[in-house]
Amino acid sequence: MTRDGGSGATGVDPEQLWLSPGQPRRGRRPAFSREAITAAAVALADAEGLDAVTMRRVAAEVGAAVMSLYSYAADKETLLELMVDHVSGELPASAALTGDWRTDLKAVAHHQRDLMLRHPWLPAALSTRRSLGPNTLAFLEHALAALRPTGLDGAAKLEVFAQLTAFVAGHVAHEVMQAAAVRSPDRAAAEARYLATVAADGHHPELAEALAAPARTLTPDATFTRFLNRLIDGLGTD
Amino acid sequence: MTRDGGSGATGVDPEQLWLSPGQPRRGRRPAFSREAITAAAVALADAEGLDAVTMRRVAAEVGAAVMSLYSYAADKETLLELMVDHVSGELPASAALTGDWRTDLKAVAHHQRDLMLRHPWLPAALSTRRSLGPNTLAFLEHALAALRPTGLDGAAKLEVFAQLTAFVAGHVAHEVMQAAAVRSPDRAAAEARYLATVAADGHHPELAEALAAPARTLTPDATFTRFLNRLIDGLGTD
DNA sequence: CCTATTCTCGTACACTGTACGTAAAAACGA
DNA sequence: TCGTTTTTACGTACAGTGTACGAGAATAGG
Repeated sequence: MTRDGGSGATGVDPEQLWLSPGQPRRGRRPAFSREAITAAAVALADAEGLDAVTMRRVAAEVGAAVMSLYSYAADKETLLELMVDHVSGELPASAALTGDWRTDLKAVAHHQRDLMLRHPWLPAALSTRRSLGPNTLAFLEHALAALRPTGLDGAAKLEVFAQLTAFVAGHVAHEVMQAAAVRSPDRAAAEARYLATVAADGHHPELAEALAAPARTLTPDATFTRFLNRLIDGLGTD
Repeated sequence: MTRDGGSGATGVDPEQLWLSPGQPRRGRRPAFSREAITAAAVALADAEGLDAVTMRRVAAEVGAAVMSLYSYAADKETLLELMVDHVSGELPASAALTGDWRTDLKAVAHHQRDLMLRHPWLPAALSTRRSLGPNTLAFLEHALAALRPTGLDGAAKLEVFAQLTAFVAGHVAHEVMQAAAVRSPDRAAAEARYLATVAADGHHPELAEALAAPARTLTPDATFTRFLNRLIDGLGTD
């Protein structure tokens, strides 16, 4: 199983991954580092997409032989989990809280979105995977603190965070696809032609009308903010 | 390129894919069908996950040679798009509408979720891809009709639908991962041990408290419904 | 029959993740 | 100092991937 789109992924043993003993004082000294390898993989994914992250290319980028990577990550799935936690380190895990949980939760979501826009492969990576690494947990800790004023119990708070993350990931995944479509105008034009054809067949009146309307170009940021506000303002109104 | 999690996917030309001329009355008669091939691929994904969908396995399942598949789908990416539209055919595209758009939109979301639970690979597939096939468009038409009473303009309606789909996909992706974790108790136990270790280090007080609380076992259905209601009830309250 | 046209499928190739084994380097016990 | 042990480095090899190419078979029109 090669990772990415598989829906049967079981994940990696977190104890083995994240609770490694400090440093073994024996044996040959490592020539590389988990950090450097992970960073190279992230850079590759940022520049050319997740598919460009192959063991061979990462190794080349880092100046190592392919099999040397396996001293730092048990397999590719592990490397992907390391990548997720690595970029999660960019999240502000210790930002000040206002005390208004809605405001703070919105900030959390905005930080997640910014991260995902900086690393467009992240939504796809998260759709099959999740990290329990230190950076991820630090940000989770921050989010739980933001939720403290709600008085929700633990399970509910975890639920809200998971839900919010899923919402943001889903949103950004769509956002990224649209941005990609804009970047290749030929494809976009072909798509528009196709949709016009479909709309003209008479069986899709609503679609025809929706497409006929002048394209309101609302910025993605505004769209995200609007939906986020609706979701969060609705919370706690049981 | 294996196209599973790639974020650089450009998509397939919809005109070429979905607007094929009826039937060419010349040449050798097809031994298989796009339908049968797609159905076999879907069955494979349902049973063993997206990674099990390889051209060779699909061909074997359908009784064809590998390269014969390429007469029906230009490449694997196309086959995946066909799969997405194929299962979208299970969505009730012509169900009656109540006229209350909130109620109708909730029903739309519930149908989407049911579909994704039946085909757990769907959220991951949608995170990099989208279909413009007939079944997908038929359901979009239905959703737009449900949104008619809102008085929103076309672009806004499309936006709401995309947003809702993203929300559902994100939710189900998480839901499926948790379900998979439950199915393998060893992994779950290891994870719990690991989290307990982290919580015991003193740097994650909120996490420690959240984990210490008795695990309220709310059904996934109830959780989904709750969040969905919050999102939809918040719509249209600008 | 001839000639297009369309489909079938065997072969081949570049590329993937990674199992296995050997060699090198470092630290420890003698 | 010299094994011994432990850890990392990496070459080779292999099964499996998507798919380009081309040769053959089957159908239809002239």
